[in-house]
Amino acid sequence: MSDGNPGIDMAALSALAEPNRMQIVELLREGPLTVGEIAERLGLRQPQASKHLKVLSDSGVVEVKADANRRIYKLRSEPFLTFQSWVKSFRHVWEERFDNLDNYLRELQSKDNQ
Amino acid sequence: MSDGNPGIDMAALSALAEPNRMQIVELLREGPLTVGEIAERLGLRQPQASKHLKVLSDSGVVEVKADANRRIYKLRSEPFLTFQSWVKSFRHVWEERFDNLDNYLRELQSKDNQ
DNA sequence: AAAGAATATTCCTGTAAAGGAATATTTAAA
DNA sequence: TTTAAATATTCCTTTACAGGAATATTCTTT
Repeated sequence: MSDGNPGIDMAALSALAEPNRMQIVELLREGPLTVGEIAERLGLRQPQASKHLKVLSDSGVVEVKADANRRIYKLRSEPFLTFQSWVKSFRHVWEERFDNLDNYLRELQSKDNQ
Repeated sequence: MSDGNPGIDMAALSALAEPNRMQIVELLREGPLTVGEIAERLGLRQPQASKHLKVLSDSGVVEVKADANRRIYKLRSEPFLTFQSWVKSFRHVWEERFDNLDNYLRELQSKDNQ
């Protein structure tokens, strides 16, 4: 991670970087939904909804639960937690802690979490 | 935002959803860099580096400062702060607060910030 | 068993975007 | 004022991917 390897799930990020899929994610905040419900509420055709959900599923953003005829999709927490810790790690950048050694050492003292 | 409008900067998100640009962002954590330095350290050709930096710049992820012959790029904080508040707002989802009315009302009481 | 619902998949097409190479532009240096 | 360095831009080609339409698949219902 101190190499060029980003501490973030690029698959999940790419999946979210598409308006319809972002809308699906926003919709799923309310709770799990079936494909049909998602398609209807977002004005998508069923095949497109399925395709987008597949991308979200493959990248771990959502998970599926089979219920007979239907597939119930819901958000997974893991990618969001990962994203959160990645974003949080930028706090160091804004706080320009490396201006002098004093600040740097002081920062090492304070805890990083939250 | 309670409509389908995501509380996140999609332009910035899309910009980051490209490996080279993500690497540029990771690199700029260390501090501002010129185009040439970025290109060299990431093994990119100069034109590609410029193009990626333009995308990052247009989407507000980075900002430029002209220094004579060179352009010094550095990260902007705003999009990351936006990301952070967006991703934080998912905490509600994982904590399944809407299971029953009691929890729901209790949640309304507690403060949302942080 | 047949018909219908819900979902996934396939094939096709159009388009956005990334890389390569060349060149334009701006500023410094000689 | 010519040359070189740093960066941006343009043009071209290729590729990834999203949408449309049709169809396959799976399960329920009758």
